[in-house]
Amino acid sequence: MPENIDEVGAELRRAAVRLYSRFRSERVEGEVSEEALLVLITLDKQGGMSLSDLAAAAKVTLGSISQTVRRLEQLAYITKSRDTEDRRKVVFALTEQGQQASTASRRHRQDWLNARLGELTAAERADLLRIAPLLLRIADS
Amino acid sequence: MPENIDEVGAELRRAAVRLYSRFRSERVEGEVSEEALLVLITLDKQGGMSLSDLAAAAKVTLGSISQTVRRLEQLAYITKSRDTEDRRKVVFALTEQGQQASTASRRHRQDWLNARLGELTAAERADLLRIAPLLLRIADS
DNA sequence: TATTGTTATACTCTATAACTATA
DNA sequence: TATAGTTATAGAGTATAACAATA
Repeated sequence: MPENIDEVGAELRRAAVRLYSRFRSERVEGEVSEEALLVLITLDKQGGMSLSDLAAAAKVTLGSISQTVRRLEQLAYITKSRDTEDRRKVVFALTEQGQQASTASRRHRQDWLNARLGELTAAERADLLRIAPLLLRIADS
Repeated sequence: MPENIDEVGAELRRAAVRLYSRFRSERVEGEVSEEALLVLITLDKQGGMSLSDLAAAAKVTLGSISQTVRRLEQLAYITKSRDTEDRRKVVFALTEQGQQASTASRRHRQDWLNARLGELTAAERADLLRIAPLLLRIADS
């Protein structure tokens, strides 16, 4: 039975808020935000996505993602072109600079997090890896 | 050994960002933000805190928390008074309205999350409860 | 008409820096 | 001088709503 379900929820909420806040604060001058980085990573894995594709992947509105990509475009981290078949659509691609920025940001942030994770036991790390998909499932439900 | 430590980190980061985003989006008209709610909950558990206390509890700067409490004060959810011993300090307390708003917000958000958690197995919930402190430890390290 | 994007507006979070008041 | 707090400024994320372009 959902014995302590309220407790689980409260702990989870607190953990997510704090963790997000902490991740964000690890960002240094010149690095893009968490959300923008996820866009770069998404485009790295699968180029040629439209604005709608990116909005769906990030689970935000079109208006929201539109501003995020505008900033990334101003930084010359991504390029925007028109879809030749359906000219209402735009197609985004990662630039060489965007690629580099993405890699550098990821490395820097992983360095910090890896140090934290390294302080855990192997069992705890295994727990985390097992739980992460669960968290994503909840977030995307 | 940190075999898949990068993977753990990447998954964790993605989960935290998504989860935070999802929690935030569950907020409805008239409810305070996640961050403001944490302030209300903090004051509920331990009244009479100063601005510095609240900033430390939330792990944000004084300037940042100052604006959060200003909004909460405008909503009449908290009251601010001067410390009688050290008049540089302020003391915050939850009002009856703040108490109610906090309870209502928590209940509403828990309803949503509980529904999600209810879909998990008891073992998965136990995992989450065990892992949450780990996440907080990482966030606060 | 329906779909794809863009832009304007508004609100929140956050940090830093300059400033006030009190110790 | 040092400490507690406030406020101004700036940048980012988000949503909604009004708008433009294309299908």
